[in-house]
Amino acid sequence: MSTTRARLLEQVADDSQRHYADYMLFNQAMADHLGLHPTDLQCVSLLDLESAPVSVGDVARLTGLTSGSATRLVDRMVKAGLVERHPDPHDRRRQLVALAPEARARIGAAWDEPGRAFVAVLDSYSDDELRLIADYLRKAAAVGRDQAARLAGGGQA
Amino acid sequence: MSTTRARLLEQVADDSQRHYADYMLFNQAMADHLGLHPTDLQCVSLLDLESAPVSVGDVARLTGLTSGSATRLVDRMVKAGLVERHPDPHDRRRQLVALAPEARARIGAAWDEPGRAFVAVLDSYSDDELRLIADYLRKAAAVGRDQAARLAGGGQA
DNA sequence: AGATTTATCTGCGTTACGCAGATACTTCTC
DNA sequence: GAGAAGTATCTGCGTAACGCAGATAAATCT
Repeated sequence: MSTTRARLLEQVADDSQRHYADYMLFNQAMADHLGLHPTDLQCVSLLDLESAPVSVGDVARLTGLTSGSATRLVDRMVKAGLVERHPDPHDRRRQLVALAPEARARIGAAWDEPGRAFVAVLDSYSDDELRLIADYLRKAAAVGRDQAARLAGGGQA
Repeated sequence: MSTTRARLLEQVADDSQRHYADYMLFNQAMADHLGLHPTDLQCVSLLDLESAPVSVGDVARLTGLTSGSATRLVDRMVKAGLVERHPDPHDRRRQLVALAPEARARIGAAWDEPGRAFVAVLDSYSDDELRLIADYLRKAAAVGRDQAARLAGGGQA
């Protein structure tokens, strides 16, 4: 591998790290702005992404919290009117968690301007370029997921 | 704008959101693995990125914490042997925070395998493609930074 | 039916965090 | 250069998010 190639790889890795740092900052600012704990906002985001019903245990898995903490997270969010708890008709032990419609609107409104700015960036790329970016995002996400799994339990299992 | 273009933009935005969700999970798993609070790991990452000396106040700005919390964050990290505090020779009010060499090695080792997996993904792209990805990362980071600033103080200033 | 596993919830202790005020130092103004 | 204003860090205090371990209830296995 040539030196310039190595340098390019290093450069992208560095850009990636800075990119994540800025994202974290944005995420905290957004949570503050909405009067939420960062974890709560993360949970909202997760619920927004999932089309299938999500149980409290799923919340725990998706956030990396323990089951007890997930219960309290949902408690908090129900109290704040962000989500609703519904018993699972197929398993009476489980509670399904769903975004409250009113919360979806409220959070959606807060995403309005950041979303516009972000889409403006995306819109500066061609279709092919966007497909490449999407491909990268999916592959990087897969690495994150795999490595998280490895660190969490894969080590000794 | 054609419908397929709109759908493509939506698709990339969705991939981006999932990508961030997976990153958060990885970040927490990594922090747990190192026995650190996620904030501490974030701080390590920030110190790793900055080449210029970083003060406690800088840590507060870069993490989004208040100055008091930043002081405690640095306290914690000094106690854990992650960073060292040195008085700023040019301003005796300030304390400069630097990664402890031993910590850099320890954290670096933990990044070894995830780093390899990540670079493997990057290596599957051509030079031009990598330049495009880097460009995207920088632009997305800029959006995050701008929007964080807007949410934090730009609203009424 | 009884035993085991699984999903959620509940005490309890630890600790990260924000807020507000204190202290030490620098910079500005005259 | 003395006093005022601004800035960097630290400290006391209260709140609350989190993990852990055990309780409870319902599903699944034998």
